[in-house]
This record gives sequence, structure tokens and C-alpha cells, in this order.
Amino acid sequence: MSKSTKSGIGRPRSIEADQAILQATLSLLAEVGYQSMSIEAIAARAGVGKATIYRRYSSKEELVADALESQFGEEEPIPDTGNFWQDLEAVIGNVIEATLTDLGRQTIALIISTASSSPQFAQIYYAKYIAPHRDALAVLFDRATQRGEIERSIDAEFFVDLVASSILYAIMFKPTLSTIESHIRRVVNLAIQGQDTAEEPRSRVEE
Amino acid sequence: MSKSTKSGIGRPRSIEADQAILQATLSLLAEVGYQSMSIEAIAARAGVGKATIYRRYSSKEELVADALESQFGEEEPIPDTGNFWQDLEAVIGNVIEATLTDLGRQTIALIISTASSSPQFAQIYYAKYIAPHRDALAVLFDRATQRGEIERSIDAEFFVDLVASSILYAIMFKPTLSTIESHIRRVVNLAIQGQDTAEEPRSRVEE
Amino acid sequence: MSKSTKSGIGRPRSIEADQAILQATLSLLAEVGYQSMSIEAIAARAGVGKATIYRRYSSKEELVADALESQFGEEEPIPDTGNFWQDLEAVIGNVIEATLTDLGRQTIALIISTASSSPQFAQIYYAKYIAPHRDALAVLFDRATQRGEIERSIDAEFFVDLVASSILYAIMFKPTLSTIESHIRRVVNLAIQGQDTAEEPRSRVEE
Amino acid sequence: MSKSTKSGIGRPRSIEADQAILQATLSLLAEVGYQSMSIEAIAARAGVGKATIYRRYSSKEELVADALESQFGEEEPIPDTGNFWQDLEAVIGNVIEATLTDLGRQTIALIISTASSSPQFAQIYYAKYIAPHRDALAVLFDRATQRGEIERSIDAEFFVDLVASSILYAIMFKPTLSTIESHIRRVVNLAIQGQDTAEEPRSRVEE
DNA sequence: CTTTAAACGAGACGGTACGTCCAGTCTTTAA
DNA sequence: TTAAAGACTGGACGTACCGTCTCGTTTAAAG
Repeated sequence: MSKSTKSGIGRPRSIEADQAILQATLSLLAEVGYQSMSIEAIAARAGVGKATIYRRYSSKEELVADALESQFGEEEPIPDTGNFWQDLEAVIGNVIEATLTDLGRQTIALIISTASSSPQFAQIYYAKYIAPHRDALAVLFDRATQRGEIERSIDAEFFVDLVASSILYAIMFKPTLSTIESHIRRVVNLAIQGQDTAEEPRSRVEE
Repeated sequence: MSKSTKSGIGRPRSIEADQAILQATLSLLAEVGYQSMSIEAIAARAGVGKATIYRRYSSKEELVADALESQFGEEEPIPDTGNFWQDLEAVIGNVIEATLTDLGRQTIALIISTASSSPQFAQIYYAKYIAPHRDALAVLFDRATQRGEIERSIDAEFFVDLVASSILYAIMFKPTLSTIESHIRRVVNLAIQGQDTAEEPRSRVEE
Repeated sequence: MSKSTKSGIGRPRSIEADQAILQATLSLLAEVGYQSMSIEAIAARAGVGKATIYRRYSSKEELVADALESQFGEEEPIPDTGNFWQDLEAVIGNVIEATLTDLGRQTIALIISTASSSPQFAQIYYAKYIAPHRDALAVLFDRATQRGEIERSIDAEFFVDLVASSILYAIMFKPTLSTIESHIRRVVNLAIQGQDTAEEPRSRVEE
Repeated sequence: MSKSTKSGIGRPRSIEADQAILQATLSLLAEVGYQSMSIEAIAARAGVGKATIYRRYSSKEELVADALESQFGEEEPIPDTGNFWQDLEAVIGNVIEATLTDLGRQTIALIISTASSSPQFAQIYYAKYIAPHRDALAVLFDRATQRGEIERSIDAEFFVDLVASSILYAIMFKPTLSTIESHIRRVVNLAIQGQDTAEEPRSRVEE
């Protein structure tokens, strides 16, 4: 996203500056949100000249994409307890936990707000933030299928699309944590069991 | 959203100005998007002083909410052919058609981008833009249930949530019109029939 | 130098801002000089937005020309004691006094530095700062001629050119006040008496 | 002005860089003037890093002084036809010719603009650019005095000051070549003959 | 009618942030 | 060690809008 000139000659870019910029970006993003966050303020907080930022990133979107990558870049371990529903709970819990922080909220807001206006950046945010969880879901699904935990035929790709869409939708339009969780479980249940269960989808399965 | 002072004394607000402001807002929203649209430009295009806008709306969000209401305020007739799948096609077609215009795209972008950062306005946009389609879906669903077209027990509220979420998700992350439509149909089919059918869900039902 | 739009419509320009800008310009000009004086600093000292300056002046040169006009615009009274040499001393004294202040030095530096690079502004500075003194000299010269104090034929225009050039040259290249004064007197003496007198030109005349 | 470390050890300074810097400085000085000329632009045109300039010169003034020295450093031969007025014409012609080029104009602008603000550099420019002509004038004057061409008693130093001041003044404030020349001749005539002759000063003398 | 109060268009106000440019310094690799 | 290249902090540039504030001018209801 950054390195422009070919190689060694000249003073190399400062790694301290790199990191100060990314840290300042993340903290300001969490505090004031994407729109209200000015390059000027990032530079000031990072203790860096504006040109040092513009040398690395040609837009706020690029900068934020890189900052989020530095934050969410590390892979999360995929739980493996041998029980699909338990693993699923863990993954969904991770997603919700990561999303209901200040930074998480701003990130998800960013993904959905750039989705239409700047598809290429939405893709980047998607790849860094959403794709890992999608992948985790897909792995769980495959493992459960191989173990024979899931009998119904549902496409793995479609399954994760469905769960991802329900998570985004719930975060956007469901007001409380419990309604968010409830909506997501209901969708999962429909997908796996083929029927809607407003009450306790898991208990019936686990009995 | 606008009228502030109690009564008649003084020069009344100009209806021409009202409409010029809303028109200018809508056209600029479609052309340059919410973020890039400046109050200054709206005033200029409307041939109106900036104060005339600020007298009516205290923020860009309020202004845009009102403009969208003026645009999408009229109810769309709910199709009623007697066949659930046919009516559903019509409603989904309407949504997609309304969304894949410049203004529709910007509106949906606006809804999803304000969802996290300005929930109160997201609610307004939601009420004006999304709720009518949700309601239409709910009506179709009820009618089909009463006609016995749908046997499975699925909650109406949950059904429309599911379809709405799939529409939003598809518009955000599915690249082409056909993949958008395909994803939505698949979700509907799962909800109604309890199973995923990547191929031709309707044909099987209609036979 | 400033008014751009035709007339009364819109909010009128603020006279307080006008004056604050000119005052800030003059004081900064005296303190740090033309080159080191930033528009940003002028705006800050004047308690005014940058745009308020740029609305009035399209360049630093225009601004400074106007500021100097406001400072040196008032005419100085031309001394009239009946004695040419005495009046001459007074006028030259005024010039030197006005020039050996911080602001005066900066002004003269500005005149001579813009003379080649921005002739149109040099002309403005010249008209406001130099011309009045030239005119005073010319008046003295005419009066003396009419009184018969000066017998030699020397063109009045040429005389004032000569004196003006000697003043500028002395200020530029003569290090001390006394050498400045001495050089000027010597030139005046040559012009009036037709001969160079390194010593006491006036005493001989006044005896 | 440049050499800092004593001798041979390390990579020697590049003579090509020296010359490229001076050439770039002179050409940019002629093109855009002293103030608008950036070190950055000089370095770019010379194909040299900025540090390579700063290693040699600690300020733009030093750099320009050196560049002008490299340009005007060679002495001009003093004409000697045996006739004072003829030699004088030649010297004044040389001055005017050298001054009415782009580079000459910028040089003179530089001298007069730094005269007040940076006296030490004004002295350097003066020594390189003005002093040689002053010296030439002084030589002519002495020779003419020895030949008995000039009878009036005028101090040589004062004479050259007078001519120098008239040249500077004329270049600054006289608009055309002919008014410049006319003013200078008039001053010379006054100094030598003790009287102002607006018309053809030379002819009367030469007859 | 004539007040009178508010809205009108226009545009200036003090500010903030933009993205660019340059100053003068610092830090690399190459010669 | 110096050269060359280029990144560094810092700060001014001139522009664009922000939301507020006069102006002089309608406009309609209240007196």
C-alpha cells in the first residue's frame, strides 16, 4: 500500500513514523470516527509532519485500510471442541466481541459506508475484517459435515454468506446485544435445521 | 422537521425555496454522494441563501432525510396476482430497480453508513426507504399463508428480516445484478421451503 | 485596490477587519520584514480569518501597498521659513527621520527590492512614500527661485531627482547617520552652487 | 566560502556538482528571480541532492554570491582612448549593457533588495558587481585630471558615488533606456562642469 | 393603510482542514 | 569520508466549506 520507490538508495522510511501513524489513526478512528478524523490531527498525534503521511498514503481510505490491517491482520485461532454448536458459539462470540468495541463499531461502519461508494476499499476492509470470520465459519461447517453432525445439504459458501449477512444486519438494525445474538442464532438454525425456531434452537439439537 | 416559530406573523416561508432546496439536495446526492455534497453547493444550485437552508434544517442529515422522504414518501402499490412467488418477484424487482439508480445507491449507502454513526437518522432513512418494502413483503407473506401457499411455520417478522438482510448484503457484496438476484432467491427459498436450492427454486414450486 | 463586487448587496465588508488587517500588516512589516511576514501571521494578529484577507487582497504586495498607503497617505506640511537652506534641512530631516525607523527601513527596502521585480508595486510605493517628499523639495526649490535665493539655472525636476537619488544611495550604502547626511548635503550643494564642498556648504551660504 | 575539511581523505567533492550548482543557480536567478528561486529547484536542475548544496553553502545568499562571483568575477578592461568623455561613454555603456540583461536585472535587484536587510551580502554583491565599475570610473577620472581635461575641483570618491547613485536611480525609476542614459549624462555633466545641461551636454564640451 | 416581524438573496465573518511545497536536517547506500 | 538520494519535522501556502452574521429587500398578517 505504501512503498513507492524501487530500492535502497536514499534515507529509508522511518519505521517509528510508520507505527506512530498507524497507532494515531486507530486511536482517532475509535475516538471520533472516520469522517471526523482529520489527517492534520493524525499527524499531530503521531508527532509527524503531514507530508510524512501523504508520502505513504494518497488518501484517508488507504491510510485507514492499512491501519486496520495492522490491527486485525493476525489470524484468530479457529476453535475446535469437536462440537459444531459450541465452536459456532465461540466464533460468533468472537465476532460480536470484536465488533462491539469502539474500534470495531467504527470499522464495521466503515465497511458498510464504503461498500457502495468505494468498492475497492470495502473489499480491503472486507478481506481483513470479515473474510477471516467467514473462513472460520466455513472450516467449522466442513468439520461438522465430515463428522456427520450436519445432515442437510446446504452449500458451505451460501451458509457463510447467510451468517455474515445476518451478523451485519443485526449489528446495523438490532438495538441490543441480546437481540443481535438471537437474530444470528435463528438464522443459523434455519440454515442448518431447515426451520425457524424462535426459542432455544440449540437445546433441542443438543438434547 | 422544519417549522419552528409558532404562527403567522412575519413573512411566511417560501414554498418555492422549500422545493428548490429538496430538488437540489436530491440531484446533488445522486451526483456526488452524501459526503462530497456541500451545503454551499446545494444553496447555489437551489438559487437560495445558505441561511434559508439552515433556517429549515439544523444539519445535513436532517436535510437529506427530508429530501429522501419527499422522494420516496409515496407508497408503492403492493402487487397481488394471487401467486406468492410472482408477487415476491415483483416486490424484489421493485427494490432492486429502485436501488440500482444513482439516487438509490446513494440512499442505501447513506443508510448503511449512518447506521452506526447516527442511529437516529438511520432510523429515519430506514423508515422511509426500507420499511415500505418490508411491509410489502409482510403483506405478501400473510396473504400466502392465508391462501395456504406456505405450509412451513416461519415467523413473518423473521422472514422479512431475513429477506431484507439478504438484499442489503447482496447489494453490498455481490458484484452483478444476476448474483444479487440469485442470492436473494436462494435465501427466500430457504426460508419458505426449508432447504437450499442453488438451482431454480421457483420452477420446482410452481410445478 | 480591494472592492470587487459591484455594490450594496450582501453583507458589507467589515471596517474593523479592514483596519485590524492594515495595523497587523504594518506592525509585522516593521518587526520581521516583508519576506518573513506570513499572511497566516497577519490574520492571527488581526484576529481575522485568512479568507478575510484574501477576499481583499490577491497578493502580499497589494496588501502591503494598501497598508503603507494608510500609513503614509497623509501629507506632511511643507516648511516655509523664508530661507531655502533652512527649509531644505527640515525636509531632508523629515525624510531621514521617517526612513530610519523600523517601518521606514522596511518600506524603503521594499521599494528598492520591488523596483526591478514588480515595477507596478514599486510605482505605488514610490507614489505614496517618495513622491510627497519630491514634491516638497520641488516647492522649496520654486519658492527659493522666486525669491532669488538661487541664481544658477538648474531644472527643478532634475534637482529633485538628484536629491532623491542621493538620499536612496546614502541610505543604502552609507553606514552612519552622519555620512548619510553629509553625502546628501554635498549633492545638494553641488546642484545649487555648482561645486563640490566637502566642508560646511551651508555656512558659506548663510554668512 | 566552501571548503571545510582540510584535505584528501574521503571521497572528494565533485567539481561537476560545483559547476552544475552554480549554473543552475544563475539560470534560475535569471528566470524566476532571487525570492522565487528555491534550493529545491536548484538541486533538481543541477541534478544534485539538497545536502550537496547545503554542504557547500549555508544560505541562499552565500550560494548566490558565489554564483555571481563566478559570473562577474572576470575584470573588464578599462577603456583608454585618451578622451575622457569617450571613455566615460564606454564604461557607462558597459554598465547599462550588463544591467539590462535578465541576469543583470536580477543582480541589481538583489543588491538593492539585500542592501537594507542583509548588509553583509549587499557588500559582497557590491564588491563583485558595482565596485569594478566604480574603480573604472575612478581611473578614468584620474587620468582625465592628469591630462588636464577636467579643471574643476571635485573629489574623485564623491564623483563616482554620484555617478553610481545616478545609475542605480535611473535603472530603478527611469522607464526607458534613453531616459536612463539621459539622466546619467546629466549628472556627469553637472559634476564635471558644475552646471545642468538638459540638452546635449557632450556636444558643448566636445566642441 | 400602515406598521411590523419574519423570511428572502447575497455574501462577509472567524475558523478548520485540505493537499502541496519548501526549508533545513538526518540517515541510508555507493563510490 | 563524502556524495547522492530521499525521508524527516515543521510550517506557510491559497482554496473550500463550515455555520453564523449582517445587509437591504420583500411579503403578508395585525393593527
